[in-house]
Amino acid sequence: MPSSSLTRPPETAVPSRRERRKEARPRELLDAALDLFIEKGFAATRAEEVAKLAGVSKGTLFLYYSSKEALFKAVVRESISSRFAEWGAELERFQGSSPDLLRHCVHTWWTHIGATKAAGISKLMMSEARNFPELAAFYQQEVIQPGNALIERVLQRGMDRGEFRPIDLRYGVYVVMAPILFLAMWKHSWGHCCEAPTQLVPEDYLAIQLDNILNGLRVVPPHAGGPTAKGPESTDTAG
Amino acid sequence: MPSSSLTRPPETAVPSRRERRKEARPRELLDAALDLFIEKGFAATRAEEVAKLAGVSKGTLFLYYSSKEALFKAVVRESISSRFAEWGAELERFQGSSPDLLRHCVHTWWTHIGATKAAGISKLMMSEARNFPELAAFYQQEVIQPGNALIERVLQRGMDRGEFRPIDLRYGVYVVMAPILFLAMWKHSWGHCCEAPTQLVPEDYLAIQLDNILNGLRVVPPHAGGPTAKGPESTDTAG
DNA sequence: TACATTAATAACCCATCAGTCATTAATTTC
DNA sequence: GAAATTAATGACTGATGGGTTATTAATGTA
Repeated sequence: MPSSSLTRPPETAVPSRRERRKEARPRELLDAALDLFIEKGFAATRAEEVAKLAGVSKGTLFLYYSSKEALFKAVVRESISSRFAEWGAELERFQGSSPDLLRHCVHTWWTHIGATKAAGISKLMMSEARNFPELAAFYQQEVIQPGNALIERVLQRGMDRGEFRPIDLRYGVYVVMAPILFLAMWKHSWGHCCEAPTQLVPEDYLAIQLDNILNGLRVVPPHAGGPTAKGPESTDTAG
Repeated sequence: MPSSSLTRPPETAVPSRRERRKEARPRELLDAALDLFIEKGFAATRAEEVAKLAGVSKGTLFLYYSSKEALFKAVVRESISSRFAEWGAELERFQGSSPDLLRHCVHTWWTHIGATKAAGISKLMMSEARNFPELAAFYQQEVIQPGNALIERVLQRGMDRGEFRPIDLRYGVYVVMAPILFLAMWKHSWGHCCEAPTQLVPEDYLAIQLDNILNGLRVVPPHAGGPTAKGPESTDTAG
């Protein structure tokens, strides 16, 4: 699937070397930037390479985005931030059980983020947050907070309806997020490296994780003679 | 806070500017390198800075380690690889239940890796594997494969003894690893960034994750009318 | 004290890269 | 079609950083 259809000018006219296409540049630059940021990360992506992939010179890139950081922010806004409003509404409308809702959320995340280039952004931010505090703050506010809020609502709904056992929300969010974000990390690190670094089929991985999460979130059966000795809200791990 | 006790020469003698301390250099350089690799990552760590922190010149660094990659490999070997043999033996000796064993493993990981600088290496490798294929292959072989093998043994033990429900080993490993590695990632990315990026108390996080994992791994009660609809482990669980 | 050995240094080389700016050419206006 | 406007260029700057090497000085030996 060559994405060139979007990033390359139409080949109808003379391929003059200096086309003026003010309208098309931003999108082309964002597409190119997304590809390269995901492949190499923020720091290791060269502005000139982005420009080249978008079919312009480096100077032109800085004509549209004042800096590499500005370019990155634009990429994040377009590929992730914009979706949260829609997801929130969808969550509101959902009628089924909470386990089904959680399944639905994970599935939606997978089809719209996890399986797409956007997942690479999550990995990138985790990787480079510490070296780029301003980008980190931006991402925190633009993505992490809205995302956490969504998951919290799902868990709260499940507890309110007696479908999930009581769990500290602040940490419950991570019961769901950790396996999901780990997949994004994995796909974009080891998934692209060494030969067969333990084959991970994302759909199978998610199915098994979801299964275990939901099994774990079920209301503890009365005869609870199993491994869970102390309540999950207890603050100390091993006394 | 100042780790200088190890990295600085004793202040007894005249602080001559050109001391010959061949024996002490490697350890001092490794300590300095570990600190900086963790703080900034591999690519962003400057050889000269490592040298400076170790109290030598850049030239001296390359006298002991032929390149930045060689330096990194040495750091990994010293801070992680060396532990696996001991852990394997410990696992063999363990007498209690498998849930307790898993708790013990997670606790050990936390005290020896997660809570120490070594956790930063896991984060670093996930972050930069794609940009440094040779380091990735090295780490895969030196850390990931032995680590996975340990977890697999624990899960297999639990299934053999009827304490864990059947689960595909290849993915079961990640049911355990994902939340743990996610913590390492988090601690060394958002944990050091923005103010209060959702406070994560590691011990609480681990306790809750462990609880949910173990609850999820319990043998499914007979009336299984819960959320688990289709069994992803339907293929074969333990060849 | 003279000489050999080698740990350590600091200046150096060369490549890289974000961002700038004077120049060029496509398009519009009259 | 000439003048005005502005999209686009690419050479340039200044800073950085991995790795090298000629030089220096600490130590051992006589």
